[in-house]
Amino acid sequence: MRFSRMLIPTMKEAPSDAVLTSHILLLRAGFIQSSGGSGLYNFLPLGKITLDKVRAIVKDELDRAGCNEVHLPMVTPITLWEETGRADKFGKELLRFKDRHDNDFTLSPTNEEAMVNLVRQTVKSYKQLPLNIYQINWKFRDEVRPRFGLMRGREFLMKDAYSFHASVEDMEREFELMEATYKKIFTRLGLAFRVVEADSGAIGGAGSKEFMVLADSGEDTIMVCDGCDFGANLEVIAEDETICPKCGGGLSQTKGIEAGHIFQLGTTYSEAMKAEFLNENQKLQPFVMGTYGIGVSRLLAGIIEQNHDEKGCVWTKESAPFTVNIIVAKAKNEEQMAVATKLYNELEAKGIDVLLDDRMDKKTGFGVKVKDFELIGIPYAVVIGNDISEGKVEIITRDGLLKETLLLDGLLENLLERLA
RNA sequence: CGGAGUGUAGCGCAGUCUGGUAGCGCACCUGGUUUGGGACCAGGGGGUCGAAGGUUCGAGCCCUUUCACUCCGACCA
Repeated sequence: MRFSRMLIPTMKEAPSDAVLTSHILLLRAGFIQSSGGSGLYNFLPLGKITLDKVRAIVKDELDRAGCNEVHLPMVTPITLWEETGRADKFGKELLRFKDRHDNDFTLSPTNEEAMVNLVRQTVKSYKQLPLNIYQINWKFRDEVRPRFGLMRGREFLMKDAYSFHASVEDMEREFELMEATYKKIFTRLGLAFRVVEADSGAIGGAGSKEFMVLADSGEDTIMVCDGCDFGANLEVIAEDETICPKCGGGLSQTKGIEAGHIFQLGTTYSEAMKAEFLNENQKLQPFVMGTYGIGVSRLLAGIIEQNHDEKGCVWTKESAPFTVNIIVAKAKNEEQMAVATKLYNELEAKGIDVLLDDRMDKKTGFGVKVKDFELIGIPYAVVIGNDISEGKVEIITRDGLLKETLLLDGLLENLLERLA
């Protein structure tokens, strides 16, 4: 993409009401903007690209694990929620409204009921099990107090998966598979995280684990072991506990952002909604379920909370909206522009996502382009400037802002090697 | 929902105490000079001062009501 053709409204100053680093940087770098209501945000081109990248990684790993992507309406009839009693339990977080026939509906904050409904009218035999179906779409929760930008918005992109099994053992197997799958997803995103034992909360069910992105600004306090990978939510382990129950190592407190949560659900919902199948013994039996969520839009905030410096965002390799930012120092210089365009085309041909900063309006000098690069946080910049006459370009690695001068000769190969 | 605060141009703010026809910086538009770290000069466009009502000859400013947003707390698949 050419910078000059994209809507990227970077700002020197952020709105004064943004306090969290990720919120400030995502606004300043032009990824998102307020849409006017509390907890509601417009995703601008850079934000949309980044969101799609994270979403694609989530989808890729789930599909590899055998999950099926579906799409359910974001509007569900309240009657579905009344079947499980959650119409009352959820209370005001459910945004309710009526259609023209005066029937009650809600914007879905989660979809256990809708998924169980889908399965109960489709799956009749144990031979169709196990089954894991998921969707990645927008959820709405009328939060008591939306805050911190994408961290706790009212409308947010969430992946919600639901698995259906003939036995508790098989559900537990799937639970472990999802834990492993989540670890792959978070690792690919380049995040430092902990899997912690957690309370099951309003969803209900037996066991649950939270995936916490480690960040000082996290809203959750967790206990982690210095010696192994054990971690636990404060609700689950006593705060004054100092010895790791798993390895005997020392426990310490830290902060985390809840970005994923997996539950062993059991038959709570299937029983309430009479979702049953015929088992091997020709007996009707409620589905044994698991449910698994990932806050996709929240992950964007989490990635920035964990990866930024005083200059701006530092996107990780797989989350970055672009991999390379070609800065044409003086875009009116024909030689510079020609070299930049050639490199741009070559990288694109190799499947690399490149942003060509070709802006040539007189207000957008070299300094502005570098500042924007630093603010936006694309992993690498290739600066094509005066040194081009000597056959040299500069490469800046965003993480650490390391600058290197390279020969134009062999540049493409050099870059491809770094990006591999 | 309790406590605190803020609403004036796209963003950041001043002006409110002490009422007199709205201002600064950034951004934006035009022209020129610049050109490797958010450059400079000149000119220009943009605001029913969150909304409603009241006091007054006159309200951004005073009074009443209301709405929105933010922060702390409680809450949170």
